[in-house]
Amino acid sequence: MEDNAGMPLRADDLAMPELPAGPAFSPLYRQIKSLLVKSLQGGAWLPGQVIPSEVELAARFRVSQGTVRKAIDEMAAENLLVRRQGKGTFVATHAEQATQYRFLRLTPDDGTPPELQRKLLECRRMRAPADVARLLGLNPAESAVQVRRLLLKGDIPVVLDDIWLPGTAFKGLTVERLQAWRGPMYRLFEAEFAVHMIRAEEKIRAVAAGAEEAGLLLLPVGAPLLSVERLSYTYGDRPVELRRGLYQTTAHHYRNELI
Amino acid sequence: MEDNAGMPLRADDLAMPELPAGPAFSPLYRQIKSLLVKSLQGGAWLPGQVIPSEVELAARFRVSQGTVRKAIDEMAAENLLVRRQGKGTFVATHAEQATQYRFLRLTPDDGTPPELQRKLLECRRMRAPADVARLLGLNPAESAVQVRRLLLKGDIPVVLDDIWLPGTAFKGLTVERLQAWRGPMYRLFEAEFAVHMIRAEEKIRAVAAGAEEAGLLLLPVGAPLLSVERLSYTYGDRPVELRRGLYQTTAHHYRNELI
DNA sequence: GAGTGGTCTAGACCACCAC
DNA sequence: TGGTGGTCTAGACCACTCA
Repeated sequence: MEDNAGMPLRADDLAMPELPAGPAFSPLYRQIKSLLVKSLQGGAWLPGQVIPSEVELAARFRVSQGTVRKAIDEMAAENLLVRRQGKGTFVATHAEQATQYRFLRLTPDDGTPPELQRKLLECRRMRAPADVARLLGLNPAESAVQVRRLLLKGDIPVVLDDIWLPGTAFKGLTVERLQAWRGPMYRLFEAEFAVHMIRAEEKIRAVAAGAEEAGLLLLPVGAPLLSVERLSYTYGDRPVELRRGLYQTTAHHYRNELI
Repeated sequence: MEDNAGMPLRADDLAMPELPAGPAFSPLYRQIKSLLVKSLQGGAWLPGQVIPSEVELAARFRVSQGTVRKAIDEMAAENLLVRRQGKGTFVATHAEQATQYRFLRLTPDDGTPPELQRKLLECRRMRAPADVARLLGLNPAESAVQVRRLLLKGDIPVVLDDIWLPGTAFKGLTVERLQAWRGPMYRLFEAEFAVHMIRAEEKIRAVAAGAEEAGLLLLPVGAPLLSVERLSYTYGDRPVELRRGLYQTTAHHYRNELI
């Protein structure tokens, strides 16, 4: 095959018109990556499923296996795909996370594994408050689902979460559905609402417990709490969940790795 | 050249004795990576300097350029090296961080760039306290340097840091040297003590300000503060700094990206 | 044994930089 | 103009999985 480094995908098939200025050059493997991401976004392959093999994709896109490989490499590095030698490449899922909670960075101070119980407090639909609407990119007056829940270690409440979701995308979400669900909440979102969280941004503060929070977390008013505001994104950098958590950090801590 | 995939480096030169059980197979590019890391660790190339080109390294190790490339790719992903097209590959440094503080995740709530002033409060040598010694892997009774400082935004104290360093590695560190230094502290460590921080682990909690901290941060006793314990590592996963910070988070927050 | 991802090579050309 | 990293190809063989 001729060397077509730097040419747009299938440049030898497509007519190449005048470049309008700022050709936005991108290497073949990135173009392929972006096609693959679009396929994921469109639901061509669902979380947990195998995608076609590297050789097949190479044939389909008419490039060498190495080029497909580099596209998949990047997607694996971003946790969009998971490679398994001898078996294939799979769409990442929140189902089999060994950690159970991929995005929850709260860890017991002793080494013991987390093991938290969930206690659903509330689940209701309402007009999205202004700040929530802004962060989720909703129209004002658009509906939202609010979920409030506790995470407990034994009998001790450790986390109080307020979760906000766009009402349109999460039409069938009810208290019953949430109560009945066993497994990570993000797995429920994947399975029932075709929403797959791929990354999140968190803003962390120290705050003093207010009356309501203190009551729910069984703490004195004014006790220091970790406030964690998480905005989660799905394919295409679209924010789809706002989560405001209050973490009790006397026997737990938020761990982070700086690289 | 023959295909030597999966064989230890220079297997065609070295006699290959009986494998003792658990041959600990590692691909060529990883062996090369580990040799390169050893070179960095040994100070063969200093932070900011160019390392030899890919072709030269390939010739030196008698492998193909692609194999060297893959080793360097991984090291670049870990922020050990920085590639610059057309110029070469450079040893990463804390000197030119656009962000000034590569490991400081505290950000103003409005978008404004951080711009913090430093105020050195203390710098003394002493026997390392037991917990510090344990975390830094020091012998009991070994000496340590303690640095205490404030970071201020204008006149408002925002961060109170207590920094612990192994006394042996930081022999010449004095108040005067710290006072005189302009630029990131980690750059000083690189330049004067040949200690390059490559990664860090943080444990974050919410705490109530004690009397001393409250005084230094100009806050009421009991005010909620973010407690950030950072353990920083140099080449070979050797911990070389313990930093206990208290962050004031009324106008700032700790930002984090989950992937 | 067939199929998958993983490693390695050799060689081509492109994009960028400095002299 | 020559050197550096960046992209792409083609083809070989290895390691792993499963029928």
